[in-house]
Amino acid sequence: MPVRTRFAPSPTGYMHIGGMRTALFNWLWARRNKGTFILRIDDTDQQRNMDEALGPILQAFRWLGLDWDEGPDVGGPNGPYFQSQRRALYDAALEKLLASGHAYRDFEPPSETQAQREAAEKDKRVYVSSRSSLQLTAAEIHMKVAAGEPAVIRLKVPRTDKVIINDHVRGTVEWDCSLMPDPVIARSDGSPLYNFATVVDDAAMEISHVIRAEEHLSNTPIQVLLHRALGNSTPEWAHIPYVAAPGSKEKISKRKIAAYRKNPQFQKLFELGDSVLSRLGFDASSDSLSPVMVAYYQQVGFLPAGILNALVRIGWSYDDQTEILSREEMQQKFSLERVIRSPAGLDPDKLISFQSHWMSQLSAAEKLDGCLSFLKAAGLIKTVDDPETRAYVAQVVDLTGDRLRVFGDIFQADEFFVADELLSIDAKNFEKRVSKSEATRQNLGLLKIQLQSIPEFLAGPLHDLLQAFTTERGIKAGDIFPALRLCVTGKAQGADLFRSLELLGRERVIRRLEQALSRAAESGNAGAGTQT
RNA sequence: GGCCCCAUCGUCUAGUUAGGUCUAGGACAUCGGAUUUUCAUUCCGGUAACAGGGGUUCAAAUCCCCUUGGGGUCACCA
Repeated sequence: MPVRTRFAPSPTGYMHIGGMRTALFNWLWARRNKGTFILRIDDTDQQRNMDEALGPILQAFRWLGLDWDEGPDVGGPNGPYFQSQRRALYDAALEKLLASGHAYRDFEPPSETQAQREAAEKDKRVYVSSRSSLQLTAAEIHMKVAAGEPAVIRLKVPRTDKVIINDHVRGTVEWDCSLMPDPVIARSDGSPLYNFATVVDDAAMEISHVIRAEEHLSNTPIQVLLHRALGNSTPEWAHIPYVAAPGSKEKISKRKIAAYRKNPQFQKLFELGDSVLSRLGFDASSDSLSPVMVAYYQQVGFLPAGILNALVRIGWSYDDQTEILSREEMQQKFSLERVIRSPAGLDPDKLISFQSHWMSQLSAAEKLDGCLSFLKAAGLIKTVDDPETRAYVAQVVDLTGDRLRVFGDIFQADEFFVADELLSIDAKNFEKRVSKSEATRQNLGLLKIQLQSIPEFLAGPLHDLLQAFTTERGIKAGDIFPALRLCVTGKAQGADLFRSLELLGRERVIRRLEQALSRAAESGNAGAGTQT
């Protein structure tokens, strides 16, 4: 039997990271088995603006390279792929169920049903539907329908049955139907409910494996019963653990971002994200873009390979060694049998580690392209096409080396792009290593003169000059190197000092040195005056 | 609360289906040390777990039962 899997997102305006993991497993299972992966849009709640709501979801799939064989844009033989356009199918299935007696019109007022439910709860009894409408004669029903009396349609649960499934990840799970209320499958306006539409569509699209998060496990008996009532064969089930918040067993949720910000395990990611996003003009404190959304990672400059690798390892492993997997390797190694049962937290640290690895695999040209677009977006360069700019950025990227974990990290090398007078200075370290020491300021002054006259402003000769300078002045490297770095880059640490100097060039180095020296003189004098 | 699911280092996990080779392996994080002018990288090393209690067995992380803990779900949402 051909493998056909589906992912059925609701158009919510963003792609949830946990949903993406579910989609990935579906995609992987289909690809692994040379099957078909279907995208079906669950838009039974009418959406006002479909482009806005669905766009980011399709965008996330495209970014990660998860292609779908049937669905929006590409179409397919089982369309339409929007549930809002499949009403006729649901209506027909509803008629069939009503005619066969598997479903019934329930005229009981919602308030009455609610009251029964509460009464049962109060008495600690299991609540099951009263089925009062089943007492009605055919004529009475006909009259009520003709009179337009509102009624929902419920599936008549066979109370003596049991539902037993053999789940690919959970094994045998069973439910006792005598404990189940009759589920509503269509609203009083005739529109289908999730459980019902899903079953009709899964059958029509011949879905072979329903791979979804564990939170849907409790929907399964209803869906099995619906399939039976409709005379369908049931698909195979695989309820994978949902993605939990870091360090917890709770489902990761968009509404809990504020709490995640305080979570130490999320620390590094938020720091990284905030610093990159603020450069890009996003309001970092706003929740419009958060680590719960796939788009967040793209904006911060993660690679699809890094995200995919992190996602596939949440709740699944190949063996006791394999951590790094390319998309191709996952495709060939993935199996439902090795999906773990317990919920697993997204580990931001590990995500960053995977990301660093995949970044290190990129060619210089690929890194350059990524960085160029980030620099452009932040306004640090004017164009990405200019050959001179490209050559310069290429050198910065090369110099940055493995400090570049995400493309957004290129902003940490902003000293190579800002005007001298706009250079931001690490005030605390500047004070400590430059302003405070009279001797260092003097040495820096002398060094400036030597730098002005060095014949070749290149890393090698610069290194020799600094080395000679320290012996000549009888000082240690530590007395002058950090100070010099602070003056010309504004930072206490960074890439190779001499290559940095070379890249910046004599002019900028001298100007920044002068600028720093006068700043140090000012604060040095002020500091001396107020010292007690 | 009912129903259902889950339980190995801080985290992600291997080991559980076929009990012994597990004084429990790997990765990330962390802590040391080496390399490096700084940072990062790289390399070496360390700390660190079978939730608890009963069984079954020559032998249990693995099988059974109970307890505890965690979570999901209980709509005319998806």
